[in-house]
Amino acid sequence: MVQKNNGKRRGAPPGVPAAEPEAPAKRGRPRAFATEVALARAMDTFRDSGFAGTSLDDLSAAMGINRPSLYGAFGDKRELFGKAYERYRAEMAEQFAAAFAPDLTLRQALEKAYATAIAVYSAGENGPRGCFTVMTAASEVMADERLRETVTAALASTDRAMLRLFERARERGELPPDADVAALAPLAASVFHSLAVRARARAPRAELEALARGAVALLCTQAR
Amino acid sequence: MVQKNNGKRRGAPPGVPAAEPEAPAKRGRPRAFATEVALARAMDTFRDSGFAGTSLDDLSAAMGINRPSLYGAFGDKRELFGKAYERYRAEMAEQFAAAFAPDLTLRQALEKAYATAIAVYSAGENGPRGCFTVMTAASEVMADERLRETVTAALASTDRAMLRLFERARERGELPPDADVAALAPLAASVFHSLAVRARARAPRAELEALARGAVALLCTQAR
DNA sequence: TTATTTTTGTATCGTTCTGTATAAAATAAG
DNA sequence: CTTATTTTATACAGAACGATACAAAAATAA
Repeated sequence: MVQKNNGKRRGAPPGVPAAEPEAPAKRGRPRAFATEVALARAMDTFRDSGFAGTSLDDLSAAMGINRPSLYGAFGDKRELFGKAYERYRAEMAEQFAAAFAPDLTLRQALEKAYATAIAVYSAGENGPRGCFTVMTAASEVMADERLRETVTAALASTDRAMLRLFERARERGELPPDADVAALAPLAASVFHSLAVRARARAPRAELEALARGAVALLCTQAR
Repeated sequence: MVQKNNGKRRGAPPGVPAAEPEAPAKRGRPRAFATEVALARAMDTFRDSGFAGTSLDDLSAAMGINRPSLYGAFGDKRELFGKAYERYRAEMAEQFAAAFAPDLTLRQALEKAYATAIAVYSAGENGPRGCFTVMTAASEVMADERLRETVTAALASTDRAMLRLFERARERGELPPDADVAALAPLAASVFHSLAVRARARAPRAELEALARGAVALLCTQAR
């Protein structure tokens, strides 16, 4: 059944709040949806079903937006996918920021980063979604060169974040001066990839936590 | 353009050898394709484009089999996907067997296993395919419970193989008796997952090899 | 009010998709 | 040779897909 305008108030799709009030009053008819919320819904849908596995009807239903409006606001399917992925990356940057706080020790930072990853990867209404980069975007890179560059950038960004962590620890004397931080960093990043895969496959949380614990222990072998 | 029977000899699809000669002469018209070869083609196609991204036309073209014959031989799309995945697992078991040879040291075994992984994950006519389990099957587990069990089994199998390696090393005295093999094993397995993702994203081979080298070094820290 | 601009909702177009019906072709058995 | 059996090739049915045309609706500007 299709949404009906049976009242005086325009029917907003269930659960989708109306357009952001802070928007400066523009000329024409106002949007009936909040762009950010709708994009988050698209992100979840793509993460669940992948690019090819998600139809525009799925997106339209999940976002509570009719297809023509969807095209007007986000472009075609590929463009929407790209925007959803960018939004995911931005969201992750926020989520992980706490793990990179300068007052944390190497061990604390790694613990927090892995705990965040487990929480993010395990979330999902229909089951754990894993990581957009690892599960969804990386699968699509063979068909989309632009996307591949974004994925490469995302992987490099994680490697770099880990590298900074280890370099900082070495500068602080948490690690010996000869610690091979260039080797440790991508290994630390690898744990994220594995956590994503295992979480998606519904590995028990205890297993994920054990992996994280073991990784921290091993990566901090040289730490004082 | 469609395959034409313009000669007396039945036209086998280009590059696909005729049915296996060792097949016992059965009653009706013989198959024009080798089941194993066709399945390998299906596997490659699914690995390139994923389940939803691969159409039956794609499969039919890649396998050199008309759709009705395809259904007759392999069932519907899901069934074919499952068989292709099982074939991948069997192929991997063969490929990795050498790394688990009993005469290898822990370090040698890990080096060989990671080298094998890099070779497998980097192969592909249209670009590196990564790992079926990590890239393709794990993405699909949300829509297919049966597949999820297979993926879980595949991940557990890798963890177990790594565990056996570390246990063997400890028994042989390569590792100290108090080495935490239960923590080391899933970490060693994690490196495969990361190699798959990075290879798929076309990370330079040197980067993959550096990751493998670093992993071996770290995992063998306690090895004599 | 009236005109202008933008979004919404419906309906649809052409394509592609999965799966199958059907008849010709190819082989073994009788 | 005839019959039974299995596969192949063509063609097609019904549904789902991505994308868009069009008019009503809802807001601002004049």
